Amino acid sequence: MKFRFNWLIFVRLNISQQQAVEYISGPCLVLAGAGSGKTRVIINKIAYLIQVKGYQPKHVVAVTFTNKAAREMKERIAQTLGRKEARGLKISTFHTLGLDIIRKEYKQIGIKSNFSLFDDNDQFSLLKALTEQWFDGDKDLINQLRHTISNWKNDLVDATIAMARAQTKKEQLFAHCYQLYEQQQKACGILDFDDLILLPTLLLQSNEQVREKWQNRVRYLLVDEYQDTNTSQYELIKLLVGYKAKFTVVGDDDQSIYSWRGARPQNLVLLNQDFPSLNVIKLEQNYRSSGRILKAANILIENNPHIFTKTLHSELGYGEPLNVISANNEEDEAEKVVNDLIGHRFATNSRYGDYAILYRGNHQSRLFEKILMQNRIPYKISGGTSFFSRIEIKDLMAYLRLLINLDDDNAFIRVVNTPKREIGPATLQKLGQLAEQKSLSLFKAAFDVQLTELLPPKRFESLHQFVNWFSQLSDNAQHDPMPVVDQLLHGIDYQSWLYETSPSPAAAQMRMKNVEQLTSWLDSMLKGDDIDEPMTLEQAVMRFTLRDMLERNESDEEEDAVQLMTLHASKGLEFPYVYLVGMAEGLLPHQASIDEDNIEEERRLAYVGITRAQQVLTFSYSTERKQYGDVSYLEPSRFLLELPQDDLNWNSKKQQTSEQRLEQGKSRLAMIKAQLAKAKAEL
DNA sequence: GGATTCCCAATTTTT
DNA sequence: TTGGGAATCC
Repeated sequence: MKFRFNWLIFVRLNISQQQAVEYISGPCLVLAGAGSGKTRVIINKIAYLIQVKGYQPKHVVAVTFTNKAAREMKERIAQTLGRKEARGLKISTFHTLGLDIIRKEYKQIGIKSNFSLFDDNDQFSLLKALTEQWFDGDKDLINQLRHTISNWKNDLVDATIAMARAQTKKEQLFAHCYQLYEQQQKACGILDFDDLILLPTLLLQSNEQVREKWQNRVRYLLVDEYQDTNTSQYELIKLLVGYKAKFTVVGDDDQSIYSWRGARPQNLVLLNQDFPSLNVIKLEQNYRSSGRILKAANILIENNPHIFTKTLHSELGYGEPLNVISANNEEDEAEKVVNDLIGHRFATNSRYGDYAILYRGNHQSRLFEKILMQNRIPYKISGGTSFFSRIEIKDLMAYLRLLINLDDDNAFIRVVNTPKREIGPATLQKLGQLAEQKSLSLFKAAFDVQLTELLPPKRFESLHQFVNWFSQLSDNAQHDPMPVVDQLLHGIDYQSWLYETSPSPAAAQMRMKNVEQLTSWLDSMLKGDDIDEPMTLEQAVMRFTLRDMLERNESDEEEDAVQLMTLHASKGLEFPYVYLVGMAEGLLPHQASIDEDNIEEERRLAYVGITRAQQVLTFSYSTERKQYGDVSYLEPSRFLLELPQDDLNWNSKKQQTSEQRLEQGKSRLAMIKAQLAKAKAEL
């Protein structure tokens, strides 16, 4: 029986993949080149640990960076092992793992159980309020401060240490703000994303008993995208695995493109130093791209210094040359690319969904969208305003957060006068004064006897009506939350409020639909499903903040549409036909990176883009660029010049033979006819 | 619902 | 300088 299963899992693994799966006696680093089947290795290793080596699922933990990756992995392992066998297995993001530890150990950490989780926007508005007197709402400064605090937290530096280390006036002020922020966090029971890693790390560092408990729980740890870990995440990994060091990390230093967010690819070196017995296994066979594409990628990335060298090879055939489309201006570039796409699609009878257009910055999508729209080509753009930045979702989230934690002042402020309850700035200011004076949260201060002296009877009455009603709701939410959420929405008559405040009835309807989406997610998360256990309201709301919910809209995944996205967003994906646009000095590499002499990460970005392509890769650039109103001239990207020129087909248009041109003309004619027919049909 | 005006960004944003 | 989004007005 065991033998049979063994055979089943390994049938599709190559030798290095198999080595990576079977090596479980000590620390293991899998250097997984692009498209080398790293997810397959992780899935198979988990199956191997459980099925062959007798690990209990609850003792195996796998961490990823994104919810999407975690979800996919859960799904695939459930398919491999069966839902029942996979039960108890912990596959989550770093942040969700941290959140789980905090929820179980909140007493040891010294925080209350019903803390609120702040996302970036909440953090921003809190910092804005705290720094009003110095920064006067200056967005730039507040964001600088936010990044500084985030970096401090990621480097395990608390406010006291930051203060002690501060040299310049500005550093001192920032450290002081950090102190204020910490105080506010404690007073209101607020955690931010960085705390989800920081707090467990500090706890495990300082508390031996808890550390042993978790080391006993996590008997085998797998980490995906290891090159993206920051200092505190690496520290957490070390604390969880302990001296036994039973772990596998999978990563690729050539695909490290998040150093600007605190990722430390140097953690690969540290791993080598911290675990001398580290077993390094390289996955160098690529199952994705043609030989030419891979050769180009290898040659490009060789210009970067390397800790571990690896060379990808492919058995998929040499493939077509790489094309370079040059254009006079950006509009011309978009047109040429879209024309090329249309022609290629007709020639090869491909789906729109087989094409991706990748670019450095979001703003570059605009022209491509315009041209695609003009040609009536369906496209899908990833990114854009997220669901959670919509007002109605923010409102509802604030209500839900306040329901869990009445001391969440940010949520209170958002909610207290939405919809209008005659509780204006003057009332809030008085309430705020009292709260500060007595070190109470706003909600608690609303019950303070002194408030009657401060507020005119009418205002006091409106405020009291609200807090009384809401604390009743909050009590009821402890037992059976879902009816309370319905009561809440009806109680505030949110639907009417939406119709009053929306620019149009259609917009109000849209907003109401979003609200329903959120409540239906909430409902299903409270109930649980065949993969996830039922959650409490607290858990569910925090998962929302972590953007981790059960996706129920599979419908739009099936759409046949050209994919537009940034190079960053493309990591981990693959497409038969890829256009890498804006290949010009100043765009890729970006000017800021040129100025900061940080070309290597830009090169990795180009490398990520190139290795997304399976069959055909086309670059494009324009020599002219409009910026801040005037025109500047651009050189083709240095990365194009670094590529093997023999495999590059510059300006494919000009080198076309007349026959090819005739062919293309014919297909374009056919296309126009088809479009005409389609337009007629639509009419 | 549509028109107008004002303000902001112009590099990437896993949680 | 430009263009888009939000806010504001009719």
